[in-house]
Amino acid sequence: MAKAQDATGSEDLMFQPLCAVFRRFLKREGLKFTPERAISLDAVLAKENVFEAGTLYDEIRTAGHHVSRATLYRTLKHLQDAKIIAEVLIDSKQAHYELCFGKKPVGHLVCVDSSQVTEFTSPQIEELRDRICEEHGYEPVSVRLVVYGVSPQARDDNV
Amino acid sequence: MAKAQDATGSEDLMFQPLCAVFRRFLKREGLKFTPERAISLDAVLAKENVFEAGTLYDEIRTAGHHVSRATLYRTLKHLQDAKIIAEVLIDSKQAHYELCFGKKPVGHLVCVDSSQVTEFTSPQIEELRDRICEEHGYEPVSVRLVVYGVSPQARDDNV
DNA sequence: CTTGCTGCAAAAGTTTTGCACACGT
DNA sequence: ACGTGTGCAAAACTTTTGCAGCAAG
Repeated sequence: MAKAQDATGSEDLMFQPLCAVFRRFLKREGLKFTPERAISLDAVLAKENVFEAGTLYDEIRTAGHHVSRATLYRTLKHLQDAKIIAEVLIDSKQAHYELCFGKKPVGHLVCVDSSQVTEFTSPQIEELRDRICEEHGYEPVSVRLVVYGVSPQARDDNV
Repeated sequence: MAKAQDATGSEDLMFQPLCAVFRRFLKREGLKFTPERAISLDAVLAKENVFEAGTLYDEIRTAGHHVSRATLYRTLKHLQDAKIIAEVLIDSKQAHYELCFGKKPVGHLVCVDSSQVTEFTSPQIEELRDRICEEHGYEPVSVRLVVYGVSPQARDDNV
């Protein structure tokens, strides 16, 4: 269990393939791999679903680490550039993100009652992206699909 | 041309079917049709594309009318409830809206370079919404589809 | 040692809210 | 009259930025 406790801020992070991806990205861009960036990436990797910057900040603090809000926001931007996370458009008030590395584009099903977000996949998402872009002469970059509905569970609660 | 210049704030507004829709909605909800709401609706009806609250505010002021920001935001909320406008998820910083009354759900094609927004329709949008909801036992409410790409025009500019 | 990075505090921008007064219905 | 609506100014929030000192490559 005695792993080198180094500047990464986490004993397990170094074994995450995504950590290497991020380090390569940073090097390629002439940027630096700092303890704060390691802590931030670690917190992101712990998320299984959509998350917000504020939540991530709180979780980092709760875990006993310290990364300032400013640094966290700056790191989230780099993680987007590195294509490790992507923005998810849930609402217009606040940014939501999720891990996207190596994944095909996914859609999100949001319960209008409980705000619970469920991810789903469908080949039609990419088809639609490419077809629409082709029809308009655009070069495809990305897609966001969000479906809103009432979950069975929320409907039961409101009887 | 001598139309009654009344509390609606616009001579033409009363002839807009959507004005009647809004008035009926307000009455049904026990709310009031005020000059400020008339001016706001009028400004919304003049928009042909996606718009933001801030732009709308400026346009109302430029047109020589006065509606406070607070009232405009409150009215936009009612217009959403009345299903006259709908939020469009372009980015997570600021709300974007568009007229939606009597329209099927549409998608939006956004140029990542110029931020220009083009609307498109596709029967697949509704199909997808209903299929996904059915698969998860959800009751469908709405959908948002945003495709990002580089417009031919933006590509030319960046050569 | 050179560049970039961090934290802090302040700024910026959008949206919301409390309150006193005004106004549709 | 009653219950809403309005404006204003302040508050609430998320995100960004300037700057002085600090650290990774």
